[in-house]
Amino acid sequence: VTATGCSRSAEGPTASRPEFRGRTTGGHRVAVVAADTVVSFELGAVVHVLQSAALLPDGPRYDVGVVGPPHPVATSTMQPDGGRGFAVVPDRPLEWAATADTVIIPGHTSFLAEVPPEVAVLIKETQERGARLVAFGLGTFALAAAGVLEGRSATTHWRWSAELAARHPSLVVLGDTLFVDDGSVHTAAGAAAALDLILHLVEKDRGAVVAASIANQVVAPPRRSGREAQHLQHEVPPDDHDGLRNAMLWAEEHLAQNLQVADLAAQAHMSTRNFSRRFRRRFGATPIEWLLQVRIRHARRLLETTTWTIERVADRSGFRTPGVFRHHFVRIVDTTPGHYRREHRAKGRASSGIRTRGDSGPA
DNA sequence: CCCAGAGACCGCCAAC
DNA sequence: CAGTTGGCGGTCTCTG
Repeated sequence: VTATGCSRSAEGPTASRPEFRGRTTGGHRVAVVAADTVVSFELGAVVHVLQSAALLPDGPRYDVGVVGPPHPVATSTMQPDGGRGFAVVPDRPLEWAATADTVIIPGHTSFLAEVPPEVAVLIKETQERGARLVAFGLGTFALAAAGVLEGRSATTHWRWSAELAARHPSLVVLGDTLFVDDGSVHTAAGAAAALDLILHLVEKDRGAVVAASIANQVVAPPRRSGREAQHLQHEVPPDDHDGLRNAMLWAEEHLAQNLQVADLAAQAHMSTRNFSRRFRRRFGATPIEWLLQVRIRHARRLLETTTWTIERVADRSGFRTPGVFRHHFVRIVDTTPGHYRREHRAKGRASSGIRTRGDSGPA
């Protein structure tokens, strides 16, 4: 067991930092709950983003505390037997959350089985005193279990949305959205969508300009709205009761062909217009955007696992010329096909960090 | 990197 | 009446 404590700056008189002139009104208090099995990515992302805000000139001051027991708690990176991964040490007691302006419940893998009673109590009390409640991924299960989502809309990771809806029939589960802002209760799909929700909350607090600056500060992608679908997580939706799934499966089997949107629409027994519209509404992407992603993913596999020429990989992935292939590959993967292949080959060899520029076509 | 033609996208609107 | 569908056409994006 390697329990690496995440120490942090003492919380005492931190107010006297002359570099940034935050507003003199007391910082907005944010309590982030960390118990055993906390999803480290979500915990780290929210703390990092909110603390980054203070680095901006006139950036909002968030007083962020990780609340929990005074000893290391296992993160989701650790195996049940404690073999690998790392732990974190909460820096404030759970009671500190009782006075926080915002209480955040990151996902905990154990929440599927049970929610610790003290966490459920905290959630309930937070709602009763009117403070802001936020949950990521499996954290939504804790909110639901605490009974604060009755009749509300919420989201969770797509893998668990059906389970959530089954357990809580009165809850409107928006399974395909990145995050949901339902007044004082906010839920996100988890993982990267947690970042989107945090930026959304900062935008509500301090405006779009500040939120954009923070996104820039943490090198986050351009902001996504909550309505955007989680689609890129999975290539084809598990089930959808309409023709979209059939069309997508069909397209994946015929990637090498010259597919047009009208062909996909025909597979779905819809007009092109309606297919595009439904596709966009459900997945937040256009059919061609999705198809390009699938084609590039396929091409990457071929580059990794075959010695085919670039031209052949392009052809088998549905790109009619190597030039078009290269264009989209660079746009999406941010490197050239040839370079990508060499990087991948270089794995395990000594030449790790050296990059050569200026490759082209079939080597 | 540029260009022109083809194809895709999407707001609009009438029909259901 | 509210929601869905599909054609039209202006504009954007992709292709070669």
